[in-house]
Amino acid sequence: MFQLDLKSRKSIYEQVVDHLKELIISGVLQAEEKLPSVRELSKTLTVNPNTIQKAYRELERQGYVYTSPGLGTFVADRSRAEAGPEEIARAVNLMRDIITEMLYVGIPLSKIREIIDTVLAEKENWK
Amino acid sequence: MFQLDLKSRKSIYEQVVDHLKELIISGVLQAEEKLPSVRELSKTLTVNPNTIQKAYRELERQGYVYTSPGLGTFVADRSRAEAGPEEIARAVNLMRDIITEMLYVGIPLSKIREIIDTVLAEKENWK
DNA sequence: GACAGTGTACTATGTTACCTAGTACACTTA
DNA sequence: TAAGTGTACTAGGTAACATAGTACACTGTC
Repeated sequence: MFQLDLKSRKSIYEQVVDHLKELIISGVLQAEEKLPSVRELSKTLTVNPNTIQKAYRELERQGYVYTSPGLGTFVADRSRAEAGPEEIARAVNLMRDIITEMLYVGIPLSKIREIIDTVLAEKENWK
Repeated sequence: MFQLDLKSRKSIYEQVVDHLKELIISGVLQAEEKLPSVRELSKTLTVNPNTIQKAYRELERQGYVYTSPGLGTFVADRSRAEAGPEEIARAVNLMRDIITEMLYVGIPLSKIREIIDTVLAEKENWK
């Protein structure tokens, strides 16, 4: 499914969260699809079941996944999700911080525009 | 100078790094300006000198600051800095990840454009 | 030269998050 | 009943973090 980097500064459960999030967002894992069970994934990655459970709980907290006791953990359907004001605000702040730092690192405003246009174009062709 | 959040999940030295970085980027701390000494800042924030030193070392590693033994730590002058290919690449990936996540969270592409334009306009008026 | 202030290095100790190991329970489906 | 699921515990080891304290080399000023 994916690989862990034991030398990473990131903790294992964080890596699991990030990897699964990426698989979900990219569409590799589709809505309502079942994730590997806690025990199964723990065997695959050779880590403790508790660590996987922690990752799944975090994914559920973030709304990427829902869980049915006795059944398993499934990808949440966010296709009709709408962002609230808080999420918009968070996005604005995040974008501001990143662009500010890009400028400081020495990327000119024109280049930043170029980067953004490229990424947006990717997204547009996708959908 | 700034406040620490002891209840934060972020470690103290990370908070110090982030706060100082923000002060530098925003221009509150100008190029060649002297930062508080390790001992002084540790007293101000009521934390251990070693913790501040760790933060300063990290800031130096990232190029935000330089240090002269016996003199102190100073804000690096990056006004003529130019980003290299690696920094550009990092920026592209970062921007892609963020926009991808925004879309998934339920922010429509049009809204994302709006957000970006707002931020860019701020930056343009600044310089 | 003496002194104060600077960064730096080191040892030692306590705390916390993380990870592992193991066990157990309630639930769902076959 | 049985197997597979999420979940909840306890217990123990490890590493990062933060603190405390001491010491050294460097720079500037008196």
